[in-house]
Amino acid sequence: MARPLKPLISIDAVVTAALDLIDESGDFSLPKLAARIGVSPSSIYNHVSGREEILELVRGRITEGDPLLPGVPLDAEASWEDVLRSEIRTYRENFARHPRAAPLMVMQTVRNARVIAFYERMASVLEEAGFRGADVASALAMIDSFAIGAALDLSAPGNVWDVAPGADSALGRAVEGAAGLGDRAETAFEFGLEVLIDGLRLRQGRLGPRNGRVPRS
Amino acid sequence: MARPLKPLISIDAVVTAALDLIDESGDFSLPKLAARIGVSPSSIYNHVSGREEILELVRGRITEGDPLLPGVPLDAEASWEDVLRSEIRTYRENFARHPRAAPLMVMQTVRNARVIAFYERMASVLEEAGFRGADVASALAMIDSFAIGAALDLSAPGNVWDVAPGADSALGRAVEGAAGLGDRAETAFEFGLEVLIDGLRLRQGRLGPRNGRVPRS
DNA sequence: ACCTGAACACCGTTCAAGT
DNA sequence: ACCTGAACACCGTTCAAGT
Repeated sequence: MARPLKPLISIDAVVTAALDLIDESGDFSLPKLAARIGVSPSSIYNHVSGREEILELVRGRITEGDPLLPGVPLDAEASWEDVLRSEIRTYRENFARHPRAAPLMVMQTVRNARVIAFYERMASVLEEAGFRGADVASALAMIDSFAIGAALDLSAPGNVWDVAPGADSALGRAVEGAAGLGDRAETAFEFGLEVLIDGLRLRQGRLGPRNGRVPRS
Repeated sequence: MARPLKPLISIDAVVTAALDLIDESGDFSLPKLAARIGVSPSSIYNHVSGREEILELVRGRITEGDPLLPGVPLDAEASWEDVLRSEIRTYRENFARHPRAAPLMVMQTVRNARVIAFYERMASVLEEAGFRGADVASALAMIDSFAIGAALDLSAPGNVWDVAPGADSALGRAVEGAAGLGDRAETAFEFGLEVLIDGLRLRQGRLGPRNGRVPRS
């Protein structure tokens, strides 16, 4: 065929096809991607450096989020707790729309600007709360673990542990207790979010009298 | 060659070789595994069902842990907080010895009995603390995220976020603050562990007057 | 500039054949 | 029972050739 008058591939089409494949099957390969676009695998390299870049672009696409989900309105009156809650919830909601993408993102270092911006907002609000230096980094690492874990949880099979529910064990009772829930992952996420914020607030209390709300730029 | 008088492969040797490869390169393949043992790839299938089972066996090997690291002695006097702390620390220490293994374990459902036992001990201690049913499951999910995140953190590159340290941003200051530390990942882990336990303790306080220490069977 | 097809160096897994 | 070698159906990536 050689070069067509109008390009057959666009980066946008590559990302869309990749995300579609991931949503459908939990994985993607360059041959399958190419087949879906109707093009040969090698031609993709004219638009993108390889599989890794595609994954990073998919991360960007996912975190574009849904503009119709505003979350808590973030005016200057919002407490740092509210901002944190809202940011983390939004992050999870983005992955909730593409649960099977989470495992593929884990192994990859974050380069996407929008995701960096997400962490920047968290860092900034943690500073407002009074945390400094390494504590901010530590809190971010913890939030990161929590958010990634929540995203992975969405792609996990119904039973995370291979235990008979109702078995004579604490784990069995826990599995059983969770089974009655409408959305186990969501319940666990909200529980964890409050524990996380409570724990941070308690630690903030020991930082000095600087706590409370601060106007946001 | 055909069948030798004494088997050339043992499951133990397969797991050892796989873990060695992972420690060295962060990945393993069946051909490389076979080459290291001095055998052909297909012969491995006489001992093991495939790549997935090998990974699960590696998980078991890793969580055998180091018997010389006792952690906090767990007598009946230990509070649930101490038990939790000790369990989670041990879990992380196991992965600290094999940081590059963590990313490979994430995608895989846990079937290893020793790891199930780890969660069972956590579930049981959470019940002692007064948590019930879905709350136990939610707390476990959170601990799981935290532990996995901490393990992944050990295999992460030095700079998790692609930010110039000292840049005029909260994230830049956080990266800089963490850079001065001896062990960034360890500091973040201990910070998170306390936040986690503080948060759980606060929530426990709202469960009723059942809290406090309980004798352990 | 952008696509194709052939090619390379890999994978995991199966299976008949050998002893 | 346990190993080999060939085979199958895949990968990601490169590159000369075409327009």
